[in-house]
Amino acid sequence: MKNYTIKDIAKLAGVSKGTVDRVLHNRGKVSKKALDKINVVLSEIDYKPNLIARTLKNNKIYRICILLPDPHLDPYWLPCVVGINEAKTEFSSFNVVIESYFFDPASTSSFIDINESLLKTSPDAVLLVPLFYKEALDIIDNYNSLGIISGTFNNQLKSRIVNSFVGQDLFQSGRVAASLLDLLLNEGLIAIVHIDEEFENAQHMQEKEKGFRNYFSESTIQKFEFVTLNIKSADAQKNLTDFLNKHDNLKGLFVTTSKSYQIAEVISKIDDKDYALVGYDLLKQNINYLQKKTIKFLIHQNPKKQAYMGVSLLVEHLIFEKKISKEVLLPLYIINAENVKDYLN
Amino acid sequence: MKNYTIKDIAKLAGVSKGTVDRVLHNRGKVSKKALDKINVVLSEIDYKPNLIARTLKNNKIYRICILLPDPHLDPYWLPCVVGINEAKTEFSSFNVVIESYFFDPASTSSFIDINESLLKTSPDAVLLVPLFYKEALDIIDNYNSLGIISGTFNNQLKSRIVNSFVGQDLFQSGRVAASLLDLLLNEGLIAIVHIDEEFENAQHMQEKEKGFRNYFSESTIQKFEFVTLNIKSADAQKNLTDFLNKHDNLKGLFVTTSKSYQIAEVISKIDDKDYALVGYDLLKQNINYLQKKTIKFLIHQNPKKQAYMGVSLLVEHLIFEKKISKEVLLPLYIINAENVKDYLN
DNA sequence: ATTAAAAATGTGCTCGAGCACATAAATAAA
DNA sequence: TTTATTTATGTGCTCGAGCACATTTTTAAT
Repeated sequence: MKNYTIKDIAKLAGVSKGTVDRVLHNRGKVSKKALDKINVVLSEIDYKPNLIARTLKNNKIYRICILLPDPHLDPYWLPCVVGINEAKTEFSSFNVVIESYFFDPASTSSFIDINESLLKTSPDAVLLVPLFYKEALDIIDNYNSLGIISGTFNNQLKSRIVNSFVGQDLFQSGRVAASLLDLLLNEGLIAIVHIDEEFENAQHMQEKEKGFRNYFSESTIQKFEFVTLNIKSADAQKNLTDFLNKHDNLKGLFVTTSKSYQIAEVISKIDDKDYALVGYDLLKQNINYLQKKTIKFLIHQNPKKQAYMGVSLLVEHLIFEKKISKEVLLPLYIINAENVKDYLN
Repeated sequence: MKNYTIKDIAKLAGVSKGTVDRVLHNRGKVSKKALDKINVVLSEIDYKPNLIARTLKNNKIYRICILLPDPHLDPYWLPCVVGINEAKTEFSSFNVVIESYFFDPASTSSFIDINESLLKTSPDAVLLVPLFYKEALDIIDNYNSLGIISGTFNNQLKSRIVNSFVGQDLFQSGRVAASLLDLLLNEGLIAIVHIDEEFENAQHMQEKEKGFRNYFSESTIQKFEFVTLNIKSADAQKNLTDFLNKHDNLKGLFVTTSKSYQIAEVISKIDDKDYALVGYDLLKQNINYLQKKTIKFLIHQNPKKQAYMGVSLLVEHLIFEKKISKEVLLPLYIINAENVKDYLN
């Protein structure tokens, strides 16, 4: 019933626990006779070191650093901080220290610089939001060569060098958005709107667009036309107004970022036309327009849970040698005015 | 940096660790003077008992019993056994013993009886598949009053008395199936097929049907008609053949259980007509027909991961007092001939 | 055979919580 | 005041792994 201990093995083999320990960690200084006796016992029983005892003895303080966009610059990341704080509280009982490092989501150099200063503190593990594809791969590659455990969340880099990812299937989320607009509309023009500070490196927007277009490409009847629109937050108002005036047959909009409220702001002022607007994330402003029915659907990416799970995986690996899941995908939550209250905690 | 220990508190308060221990567990025999000194220290610092040390001292062997349908009677449950075995191996290092109890998925009395014999072994926690709604609630109620921790997986009972559930959103999975058939078909009759030994208590089939119908109810144009078909495995062949002959305008079938291969078997023999068949679960027979394109899509319920996660939650609660998640929903995996290989391990 | 060096083996402490038991201090009874 | 009794406080062991150091045994050299 109970697991065998080193002491049990020592007694069975007729040696001391010190000798058993030397065999288990094969660090020599053991006679052939003793080695054989112990190996016989080890082959007969199933010895599993007690990880609780091992961890207690190690008594190491693990430091996990988290590299994520500054929630002051983009409120999408605020729930992540909540999730991180929950993890911080929970895992402090295991002598795990968690430190957050914020970078500017509009600046690749900030991403690189903040990572540099993070690295100087020589953490045991790093959890990061790999917002910038190429740079993130370099950074992770560097972690790997330094022997620092790393994990990612929110943005999926499809590369073998990534050890762990927690997030959603962005492609599939694009398909979900597409199916929703398909429900809402019969025909016409649909705009795929990428609205953010930076978009050259933001691969996730492209992934969502791919899924979105993929959904419709499967349909035999071509009821819809599509157009992609790239705008920066700063001049969203003007750009969008121009666009709306130019395209009279526009029926729906799919916003690939959390900034759909900026679109909602503009179209809510147009009284004679109702657009089907689908976007991402439960920001306060988004929820506001969701309840006013300006935004029809939001896909919830659960950033809080993503961050929490990302930390959990690293902690369990550091402390209990648990194998890290390569990929943990959270459900694609479809939110409308009806069920939004279930997701606000 | 490092967490405070009982010894630290004792030194700070100028007492012995025994006294601190008595205060922390308030089991008396402490003078007001000592109590005050210790309370001052406790209010100034943030003491968090080291859970590793506590667990090591307890040195308890936890027994978790799992009550699930016999995989010999329904192969859907085979992957669960794999997941359970993985959990068994991993958590044996924590002195956790896991025992499986199998019941006949076609017999409520077997469910009740096997649970009785399980209860006689007085486990610390139970993970169960609540296949039969009313009976499962009684059983869980009983666990609660006996102080036995319990969790459920695969079948969601929407009741406050359930502490923990790991599975999928069945309603949503019905919607996913609907969206797939919507893609595949333009109009006509769609059959919702419940095929299993027993269906009176199998609430999950109804939940899937609800989601399925809900999807189409949102559509303004009524392109499809629907009919529900209940058949038992035993006479599936005959029943279905009769049904197909009777309904000439049938275009699609949605099978709410893992038995879609039984439908595929029949319709694959009909050469002059191609039905859109969507079902559940990656059984060998299902995959076979999926690759032959008789089954167009399968929704993967990941029973292996469900079982593993269900056990994980209980273990972490027993060992580290971790709060159990009320609800963990795994993604709705959409599988077709293209991506099925990714899910076979 | 005696001593020196090398190799093998065993002992005992650590980690932090928790509890049994021993000791010390305070109070009550003589 | 002395002794008995209650109450408070401190000490030391446990859990299992892991490692430093002490001790014993074996082998080599004189």
